[in-house]
Formats: sequence, structure tokens, C-alpha cells
Amino acid sequence: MEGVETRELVYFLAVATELHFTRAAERLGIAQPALSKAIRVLERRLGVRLLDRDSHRVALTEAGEVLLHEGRHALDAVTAAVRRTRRAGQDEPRLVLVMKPGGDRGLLPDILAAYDAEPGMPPVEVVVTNAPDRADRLRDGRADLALLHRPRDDLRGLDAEELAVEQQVAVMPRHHRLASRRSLRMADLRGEPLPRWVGTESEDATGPEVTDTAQLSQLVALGRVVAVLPESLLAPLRPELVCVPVLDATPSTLVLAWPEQSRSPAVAAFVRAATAVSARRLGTVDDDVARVVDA
Amino acid sequence: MEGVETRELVYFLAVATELHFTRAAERLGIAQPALSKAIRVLERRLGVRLLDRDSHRVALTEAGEVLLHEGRHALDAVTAAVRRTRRAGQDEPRLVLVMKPGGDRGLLPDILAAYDAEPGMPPVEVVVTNAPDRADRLRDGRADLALLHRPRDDLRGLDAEELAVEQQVAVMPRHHRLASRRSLRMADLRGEPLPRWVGTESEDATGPEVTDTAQLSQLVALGRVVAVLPESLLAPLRPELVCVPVLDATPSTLVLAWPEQSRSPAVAAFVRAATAVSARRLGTVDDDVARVVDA
DNA sequence: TCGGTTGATAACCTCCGGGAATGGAAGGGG
DNA sequence: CCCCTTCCATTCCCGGAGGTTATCAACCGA
Repeated sequence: MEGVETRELVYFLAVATELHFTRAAERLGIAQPALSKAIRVLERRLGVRLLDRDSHRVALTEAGEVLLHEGRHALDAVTAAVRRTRRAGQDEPRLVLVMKPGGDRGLLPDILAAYDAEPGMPPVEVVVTNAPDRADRLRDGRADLALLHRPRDDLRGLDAEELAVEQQVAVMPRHHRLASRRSLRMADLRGEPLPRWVGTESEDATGPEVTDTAQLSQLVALGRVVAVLPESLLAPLRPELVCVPVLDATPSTLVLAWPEQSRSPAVAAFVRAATAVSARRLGTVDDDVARVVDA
Repeated sequence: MEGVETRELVYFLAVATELHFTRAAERLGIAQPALSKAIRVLERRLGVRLLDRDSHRVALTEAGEVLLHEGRHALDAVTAAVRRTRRAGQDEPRLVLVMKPGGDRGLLPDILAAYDAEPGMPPVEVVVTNAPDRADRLRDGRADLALLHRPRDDLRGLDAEELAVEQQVAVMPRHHRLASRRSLRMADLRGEPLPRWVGTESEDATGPEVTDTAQLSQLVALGRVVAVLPESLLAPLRPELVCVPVLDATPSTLVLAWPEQSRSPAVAAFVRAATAVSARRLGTVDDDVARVVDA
């Protein structure tokens, strides 16, 4: 009656994403008949048809659609449990923190110092990556903490503490027609080519693809795009570029995120350290923003 | 290398909670040697010792502690996936909403009316229960929506929309020494017996256990306890009782919650209906609170 | 020291997951 | 129009994982 095995979920997800039994089977490293049988058993156990399949077409039913999403989450949870258990028991424990380059707004050194001040805490391993799956690394147990940005990153399934809010600025070459403005509104940027960040589907981006800030800096300097982002992301700024605050762009919030239901005292200690540092800095950061906006 | 089956997780959780192989085995309906072998296989696959066991004692290792928590969540996710898939495909779809008696502050009829106005949406089944696992029902797929109360309920793993904030009041018999006060502070209630809600571990509750509001009403009328709770929870109020606002009690927020990652259009429609009704009512509710606090 | 409790081990059985070969329905091209 | 290709389903078979019973070994308390 009850009881769906993770193996069955893996199999189903393979078929549901490929929509093709033979290809899914070879991706799984098994033969196609075994896969067909497994899916049929799964369907009978659930009492639900998951795939509509005739000889030349495989399509998800409504229930299959649901299992595709829910099953992904379930598998994430299982692999997260496995990874965290391995990490907890195997070698010397460490705390893994992921961030993207420049994504700490200069707070990280102080946070690390405050954390290291607490006795008996495992060392922190900082993973710096441009890959867009930083949040997923928390969900599937590869990391314990992440520095993320709201609203860019999807924080579902995560707990987070706000560390800093930063006004967005437009970055452009010194000679750009808007470069001398004190401030801008999004409407002023109509027609400007905006970069498309790979791995994100943005609505109004028309310009070239970019993968990291160094590349973006380069493209801005060449006058190929105008970027709207938190100022600290491009710091230190190339001399030939200028920043102009964009008043009505939704500000970017730096958050420290960790998996929900984390009971790790080390994570708790790090969060405490981070909020303490953030609170200490908050006044000055706000002043900075106010000064820029006033200007 | 990879691959932990849900069956193994179920087995481990049984042992980890019982801390006793024989009892866990019979709870699982299998023989003890099978369970021992399964755990050993699991440990070897993870490369981690989960349980320290000599002939007369079983204890969780640190890694075992982690797997106990993480594994629970993983299994919740799996069973949620199964339940939601079954519900999506089997019979005529319905939307299941859980709440506790009186936990809607009178908003639900209007919300249901607004929801029913949208065409093509599945009917709503309202489950009213005093059981303290309302939030869990969302997590494991037994329900799609829940009316919960912050900060009493644990909203981790859930998305939520705020519907109403309500000031807390102290409820007491008409002849109580504090009954004639216009307002109170928590300090005024020092020494009063506060009820202990079953299923919650409250810190400063010293009075008798209560399971529902009817019982609580009775105990208050008898002068056995003084309750601090949102006023609407006891409405309509017995004539022999009075409410006095408690100014510094953290107010209770009524929220509509649903599972994260829900992609159901029906859930989305219901949330839209609820926020619309809440917004329409918000002004008057705030006025009510203000009037009470002013008094 | 002895009996009772409890987890580990051993020997055996059963059935389920997987492989190889084959069937059969639906297109598509010549 | 026919045939060939494609792709899922069916059949038959095997090995091993998961389960059982019987037994042992260690540790407890009286």
C-alpha cells in the first residue's frame, strides 16, 4: 500500500524529463524493458496514470506533472539528508559557505572574525562560484550557508537573515549620454541594451549574454551594455566607468541563507556572528545609501 | 555509491526513535535480524556510523542525530509527493483547507464566496480540527491550505500570506480583580494560572491542561485560569466573562499558509481571493483594534 | 553464578529488479 | 502502397537483495 522507493522516483523523473523511455533508460544505465516495468509498477502502486504513451509519443498526465515537481523536491530532500549525514559523521566537520564573487559587500571578513571568536566551532570553507545554483546547494546538502541576493535568488525552502540593503545603480562608460546625471529612473533606460545573465530568464534584457562581473565590466566599458546592479558588485570600479543611482529599481538585499530545519549549532553561531556584524555596520551602510540618493 | 531507499530511511527512523532494535522491528512488522542487517547496510553505504550499540544500549551518534532530523524531512517530502500525486490524478480534484475551530476570524465565508466566484476551480473541503498538526498536514500533502497563527504555528517549509493582525486580550470572569481594568500588561498577570495547551511546550504556563476553546471557556468561567489569546477565538463570549486588552503581548497574526513550491492554480486562486477579502476588511479590523486599545 | 534480555551471525528461502530477445503499433519515405 | 524504422510492451530467465527462523554472544541484575 504505502511505500515509494527513491529508485522509482529517480526512474520516473528520468522519463518525465526525457519524455522518452529508451533515452531515459540509457541515461539511467539500465535496459528499456526494466524501466517500462518499473514505471508500470509505480503507476499501479499510486493508483494513478502518470504518463500517456502510445507507440510514438510520451506525455505527462496532470498527476505526472505533479509528481515531476514534488518528486524533485523529495529527491532533493533525500540526497540532502544523505550528504549532511555523511558530512556530519565522516571527517572533521566544516561549515561550507557559498557565495558569488564580490557577493559579500565586504562584510565577510568581519563575519568570519566574529565567528572564529566563538570557541569550539568548526572551520569555515568558503566556496566562491559563479554557478547559478547557489541556493540549490543549500537545498541538497552540498552547503550549509549561502550569501544570496533578494529578490534575484529564490529563497524557497531556506531560512534567511537580512544583512544589508543596497540601492541599485546603473553602470555605464564615462562618456555615456546619461553618465552626468545625478540619478535615473528605469524609464530613462528604455532602449538601452541590458545584459542577459546566463541561467536566468529575464524579461526585458535585450543585450548580449554575460556570465560574470568581469565580463560584464568589459562589455560596459566597450559601450555594449548598460548594467543595473548593486554598486558593490563591480567594486573596485574600472576608472572609465561611472555609477548612477537608479531610484525606482527594486533594491537588492544581501541575505545570509541556510536550510530550514537546520539544527546545527555551528550554523546558528555563524548566523549570530553575521547579524551582529551587520547590525554594527548597518548605520553606516544606510548613511552611505542616503548620501548617494541625496546626491 | 549513491542511492538510499526510503525503506531504509523508515527503518532507521524507527530504530532512532525507539533506540531499541527488537521493538523497532516489531513496530515495522519485520524480524529483528532483518532490521539489524538493513541498518548495517545503510551505515556502510553512507560510510558513517549511525548508532553506537553494545548488547544493552543503543545510542545515536552525531551523524545519526543529523539523519534523524533530515530523514524525517525527506520522508515527509516523499509521502507528500505521493499524496499530492494521488489526489491530482485519482478522483475529482478538491482543495483541502485545515483550520482550528474559530480560527478564521470570520473571514472564511467571504473568502469562500470570492473563491467560488472564479470559474472552473475545484470545490474546497474545509477540515476543522483541534489537532496540533495542522502545519504538518501541509508539509506531508494531506492538505493544500491552512489557516494558521503566527507566532504560535511553525511556518517553516510553508509559504504564507498575512490576513489579519489581532491584539491579544486576557479573558477572565466578571468578578476577577483585574476585570474592571481598561488594559493590562503581561506583568499584571504574574501569579495568575495560565493554561497549558496540550501538544505545545510553553514556558510559563502553570495551570491545567486544555485541549480546545470550549474547555478553556469553561475553566475561565470557573475562575481556574486566565487566558491570553486573540479575542475572536472565544467569540461569542460567554456573558459571565470579560476581555481586557493586553498591550504588550505579542499580537497574533492570522495567516493563510500553503506548501512552498506549490504550483497549483487552485491554490493560487484561493490565495488571491483571501488577500482580496483581507485587504477589504483590513481597515475596519485595524479600526476595531485601535478602538479597543484606546478604550 | 544464573537466567533473561538484546543485538549479531548463519543458513536458507522467496521474489523482485534487471537483462536479452521479441512482438506489435504508428509513422515516414521511396 | 509497402516496407522499414522507431519505440514501447511482453516474455522468459537469472541473480541477488530482503526477509525468515534458529542460534550465538555479550551484558545486566538478582
